[in-house]
Amino acid sequence: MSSSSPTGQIASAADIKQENGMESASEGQEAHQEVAGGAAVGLNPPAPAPFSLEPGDAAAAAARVSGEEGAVAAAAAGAAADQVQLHSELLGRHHHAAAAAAQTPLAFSPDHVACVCEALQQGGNLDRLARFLWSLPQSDLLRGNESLLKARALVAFHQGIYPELYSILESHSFESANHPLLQQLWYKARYTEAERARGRPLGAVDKYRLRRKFPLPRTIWDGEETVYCFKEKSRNALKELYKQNRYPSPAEKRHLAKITGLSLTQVSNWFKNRRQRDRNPSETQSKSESDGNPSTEDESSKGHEDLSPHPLSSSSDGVTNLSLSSHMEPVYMQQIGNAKISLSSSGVLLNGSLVPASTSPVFLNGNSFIQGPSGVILNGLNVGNTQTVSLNPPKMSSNIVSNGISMTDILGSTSQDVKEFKVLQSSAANSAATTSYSPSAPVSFPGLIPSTEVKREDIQTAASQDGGSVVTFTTPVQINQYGIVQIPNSGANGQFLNGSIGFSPLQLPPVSVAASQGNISVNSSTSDGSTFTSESATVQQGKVFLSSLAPSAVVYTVPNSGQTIGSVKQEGLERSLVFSQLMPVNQNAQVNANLSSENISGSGLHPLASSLVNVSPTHNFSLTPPTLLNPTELNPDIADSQPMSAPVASKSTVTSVSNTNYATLQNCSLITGQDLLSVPLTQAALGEIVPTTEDQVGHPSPSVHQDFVREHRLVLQSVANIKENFLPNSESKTTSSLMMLDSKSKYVLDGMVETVCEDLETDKKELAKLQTVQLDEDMQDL
DNA sequence: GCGGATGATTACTC
DNA sequence: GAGTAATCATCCGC
Repeated sequence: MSSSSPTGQIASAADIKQENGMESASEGQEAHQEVAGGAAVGLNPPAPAPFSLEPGDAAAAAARVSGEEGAVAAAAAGAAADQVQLHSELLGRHHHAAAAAAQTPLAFSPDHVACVCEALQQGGNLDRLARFLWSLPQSDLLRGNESLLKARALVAFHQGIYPELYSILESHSFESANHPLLQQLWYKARYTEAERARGRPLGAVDKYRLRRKFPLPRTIWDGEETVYCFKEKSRNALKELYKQNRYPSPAEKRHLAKITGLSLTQVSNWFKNRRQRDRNPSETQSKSESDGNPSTEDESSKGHEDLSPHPLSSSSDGVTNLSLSSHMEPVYMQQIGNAKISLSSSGVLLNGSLVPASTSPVFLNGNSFIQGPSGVILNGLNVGNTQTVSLNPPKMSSNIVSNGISMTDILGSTSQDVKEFKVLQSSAANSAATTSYSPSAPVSFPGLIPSTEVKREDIQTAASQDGGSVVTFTTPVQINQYGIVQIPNSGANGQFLNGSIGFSPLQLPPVSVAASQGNISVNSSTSDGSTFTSESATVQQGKVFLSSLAPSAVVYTVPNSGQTIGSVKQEGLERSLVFSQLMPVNQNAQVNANLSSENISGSGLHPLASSLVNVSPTHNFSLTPPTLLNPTELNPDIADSQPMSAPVASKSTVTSVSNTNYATLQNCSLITGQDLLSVPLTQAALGEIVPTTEDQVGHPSPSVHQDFVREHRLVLQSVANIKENFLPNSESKTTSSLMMLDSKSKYVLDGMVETVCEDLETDKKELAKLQTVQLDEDMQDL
């Protein structure tokens, strides 16, 4: 054996036993193989070599291959007869010319002896082999014959003469082909000796200790070690991926196998065993203490890490209850995997992302938590298992955007390194009024943006509504998991969106859908005309559709409305939320998302769950009357695209919400340079210019505002192909939701990213790595 | 493909 | 030498 380890190459004791068992069966077996010795052949006295047989004897022996026991008895008459029989048998078997052998005197060379030994070994006739060996003359020609030595070793083992066995094995360097057998002999002999000495069978550990105590001699071992345990590097790689995903896809397994040098089976087994260990509480605890990878951490690494800074308790059954301190009844919003999230009205928890009421950031569709006085995070910022991104208020206040200038930057990017990201950050910071990114090169957003390709798809329709105070983009706005839409800090209510923003239907992850079947409805709770009403809330199974009835809001009718929602691809959607098509929220808007207890019954969710998302007035989306953007101003694609079929009849009325078409807030990428929308405030196409947000919500930063007065660039990215984003894509791309942007508002994504990344400076690398892993998963899913 | 059970291997400790 | 835990592999049922 060329690459076997002392332990790895040895067969089990059962193999040895089986081999030994052949000995007992060999007597019967030999009856079928041996040559009958009835015709006693005269064997020449043992001569050094070659041996010779009388032709007639050989011929007779070769011709009389039978299974008669009588032959055995006859052969047992004497060793000489045995030898003759064996020799004749060998002649007849290996020379395939019994007739010729009968005609020609045969001489037994050492090779012939080796053949006899091999034949007897293979036949398991060790007793006969022993006799044969005994009969062999002492000859230098036979000395060093490996087959003969091996046969002698076998006989020694069979007879229990272990010292002789060890001597034989240690005295000659055997060929690799013989190593497995000889190694088995070596260890089996050790085992047998120990068993005899101890008077009891050996256990696996005992045998292991014997193997360690009596290592194989190099004569029967090539010395190549095999490591039972995986290399530390491989283990780390496995652990890293395990933290990301406990159930890697086959592609991921293959990739990991390639990285670690392990086989696919080993990788699969490792994950399987690891999951099994994690499921075992006792083992989990010990393991967690040992390798720093607690089960809770593993649980949180199922792809839906809850990064909420809020109290989080985890029960033994893997159910995580995330509670927010509030006077309101805790509500299980959804179940993500094994995590049941309970939140109070003071926070907004969407799709696993918790938005605390204290700071009121709008955190949508993310698995990361960004806490800050302002900001909207769409689709989450995945910063790892335990990372919490905290937006520093002062930093947020320094955002380039504020003061009533509505602007939206939807970032999307492909995989880029951190350096590029920094450059972009810096660039964005220096160009406050114009948030643009390289049209050709993918926007770099390391750690936040997956490396998956960012598709820029049609911005199909922009419809104006009601005095042109609404900008409607009918294209599905997709922001991927790492996309961020930032609402610049604009005052006390800086977390409010300064303008109307429409999100595609809020879609819960399929995981939660399947787990809870809970519906989330967004109901109006205020009467200021800017609240969400039940009419504007479309409830789908496992989906939350948010819409608004804000006076300044533009609500449009999505074609194909009324169609049922098709199946939702689970993969990749776990952290995705699809927001309602239009969600213009002004400063007084209040969003209440009610979770239908009816639908959550039996889903393991809290039965008392009734309030899901509640944005208190102080946490409202601050939206000024949106400024209409002419679709033609936006993009030729918009103008050419199919117009929205049903503009709102009333600026505060939600006409309908399509059930069929919704966009995932995912994979938003920057629009290339030609896609940048230059939206002067005075541009007629924009329609009525509403008062600045500072007039309405008192956004500060007028200096910044001046920058935006000159020019506003809307960087919009729509991803119409919902299908690729785990949502059913209707026939019409013109459907689905949109981003309704107010020119007075600016959602500076880059600024937010910058701020976030400043806070994450130390975690950037890790973040990028984590995201890269996630990106790989995304790519796999795609 | 997964979970559960179990055996084998290995290392550590007493 | 023995106990124990961690790790890896295998088998089996679903």
